[in-house]
Amino acid sequence: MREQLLITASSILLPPNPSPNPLNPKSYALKRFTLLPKKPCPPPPSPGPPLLSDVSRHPPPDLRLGYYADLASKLASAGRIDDFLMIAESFLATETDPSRFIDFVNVELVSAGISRFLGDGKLRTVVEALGKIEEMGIRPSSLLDGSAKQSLASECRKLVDGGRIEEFVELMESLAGYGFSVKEFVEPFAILKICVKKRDPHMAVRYASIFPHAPILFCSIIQEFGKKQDLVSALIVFEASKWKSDGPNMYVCRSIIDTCGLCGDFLRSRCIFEELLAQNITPNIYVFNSLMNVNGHDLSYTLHVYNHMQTLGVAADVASYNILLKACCLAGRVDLAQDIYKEVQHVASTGALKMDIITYSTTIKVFADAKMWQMALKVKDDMLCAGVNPNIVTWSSLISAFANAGLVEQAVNVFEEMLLAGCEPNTQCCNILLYACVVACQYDRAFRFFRSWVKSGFPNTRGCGGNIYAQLSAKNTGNSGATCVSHHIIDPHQVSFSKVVPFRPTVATYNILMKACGTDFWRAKALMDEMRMLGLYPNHRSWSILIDVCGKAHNVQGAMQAFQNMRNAGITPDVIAYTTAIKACVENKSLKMAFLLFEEMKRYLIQPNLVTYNTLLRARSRYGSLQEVRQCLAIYQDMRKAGYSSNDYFLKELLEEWCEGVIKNSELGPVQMTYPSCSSGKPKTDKPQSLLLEKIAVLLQKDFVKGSSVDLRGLSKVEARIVVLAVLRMIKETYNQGKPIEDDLIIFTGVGTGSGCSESEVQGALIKVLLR
DNA sequence: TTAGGGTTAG
Repeated sequence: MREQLLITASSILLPPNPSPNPLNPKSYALKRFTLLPKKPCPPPPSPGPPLLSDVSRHPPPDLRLGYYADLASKLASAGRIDDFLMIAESFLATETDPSRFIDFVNVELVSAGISRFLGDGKLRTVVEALGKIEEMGIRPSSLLDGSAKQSLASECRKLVDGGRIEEFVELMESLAGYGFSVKEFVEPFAILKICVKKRDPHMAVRYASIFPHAPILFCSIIQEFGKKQDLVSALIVFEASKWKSDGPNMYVCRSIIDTCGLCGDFLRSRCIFEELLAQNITPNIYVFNSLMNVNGHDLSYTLHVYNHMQTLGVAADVASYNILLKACCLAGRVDLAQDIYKEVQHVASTGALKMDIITYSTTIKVFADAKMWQMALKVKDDMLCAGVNPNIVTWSSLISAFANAGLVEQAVNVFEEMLLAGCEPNTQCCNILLYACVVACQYDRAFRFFRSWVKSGFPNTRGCGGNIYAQLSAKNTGNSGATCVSHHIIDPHQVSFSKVVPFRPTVATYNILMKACGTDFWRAKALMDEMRMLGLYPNHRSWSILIDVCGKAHNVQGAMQAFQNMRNAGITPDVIAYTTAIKACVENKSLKMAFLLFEEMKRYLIQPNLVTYNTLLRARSRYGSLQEVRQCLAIYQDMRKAGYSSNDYFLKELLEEWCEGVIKNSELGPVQMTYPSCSSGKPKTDKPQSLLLEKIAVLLQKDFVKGSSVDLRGLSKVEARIVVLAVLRMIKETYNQGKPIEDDLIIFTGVGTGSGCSESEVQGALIKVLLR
């Protein structure tokens, strides 16, 4: 066979017509004519089929094509791909329709040859040959049968296994262009994951672009980068995706917005949204929902987006409302959440949407957080009426409604009701119940629950008809009036249990238990050790709680040691750990240490927050020296600079006490301070930005020097009096330190805006003070 | 293709 195929190029290029050929053209011609049902011969010019002898003498084009194709096929099967290509090329130079060549080629033979090449590891040669075939206008993929395609795919996979992703992608680009279905070679998602793992967004885009459903793949890549917190790469994919299509794809936009949220860059999500609007593109509901969701912590922005959506005529769906409810929940806006809940109930009544379990659960959480457990129960009834069964999240929110209100018994009842309803508890849910015990200071009860759960787990009611709600809901179906299921009617005897669901505590569980240690430092420490034994690592919260336990036990040393151990354990103290440590110091009169911690956190660029400032400002219930006043005023000013508003009333009271000290001229006894709540007890002179405090802060921060002046403009007579007293006390303190002051003090008394006093009134008040 | 629950400082 092989000898028969030894044909020189020149002999191949000689036209076969009309000379005989070495491969028995007669039998070949007969074979080809009978084997070509798809390409019927041109209709015979005369009635009756042509005679075989006529065909041999004047072979029609198909016959010549068949001859060459068959010859080429046999050469290919013998591993002579170059010869195959040469024949194909020489013939096709005269053929007007190259694609017809395929119809005559013996794909089985060609495939056998190609498989042999692939088996010898000559992948490149095969791909180059396929490239040449493509250049001739022949679709390369149609030359390979299933088996050859599998061999090709297997060779390509070897590149992936060898980590040669770039070569693989390049190959896939070529093969896709040659008509191969490359997604069958290797699962596309697997390749994309490798690109993401290598942090190569460009390669991922290049590979995804091969496929007609590229936008979906772009979404996957963006999401995968998001999971790795790699927003930069995700944005590269997003930008590249824009160039691959006519305009931004809504799927891709939604993905990048979600990813911005996942990576904590919500401002970027807003920019992407603005870009869409700038291009006059109306985002779809998914884009709007994702944008609102990512910015859910900023209620005003979320509402702005919601309004914008309505302006553009994009109808809100149930997810939109759920997100709005979540935003209200985060902002603690029960009032607004109630309005939205009513609105969504109304829309649902028109049939435009159906409230789902998330709508109900989120609303229950809003009420739970606000300790409005009655309202939470009302929503639970609403959901049962609507035929929606509570799930573990709903039950958890209900339990937390009672937990936050300090109602342990009710929390336990709901927990048991949940078990009876056939809902399997998870650790988060159990943690809420433990937390309920802690809020109500039932510490022993928390430990009893914990030990019993660890020992026995929970009964599994799945698959044994335990879900009472499902049963009742099914019974209610078809009733004309709504039959609501109250939370009291469960009969425990209806339910049978089987098997056991184990309880697996988490770090959060132990943290709650540590809180349940009250002031027992050693117990809390033992729990930390127990955590480690279970392979759980104490986190920021664990350490902060331990510090707090020490603080409450009046053990400042222990608190400082715990603070240090936190660092030693590799956990950098955050603002909460610092604030807790500061609190431990403040409550135990270690003020110097408290202020040192404050200085330290600022040195480490940990921004104090409102709680930190308030903890520090309340460190003193009276001020002793000028230095102490200065320290507090500095914190006050720092706080204002950071954008926090302070409890001016409290600070003012302390300052006034201090200032009055100059008149009383005696050591002040302990001052009994009352802490006014936000809603009551505010003096009339209180202004949003206290001019008085600002003036005193500025005055007291610098030493009294020649030419010092006091500007009382804008202050009431009471305030002006305090300022003057402050200056006098400062002078007194300075004098007591042995520094006599002989310079004059200039006082400006012009009445500014908003003081409500005349200049003479202020002056009168001052003279009274100064003459004392 | 979205969206929901737990523990820390006041």
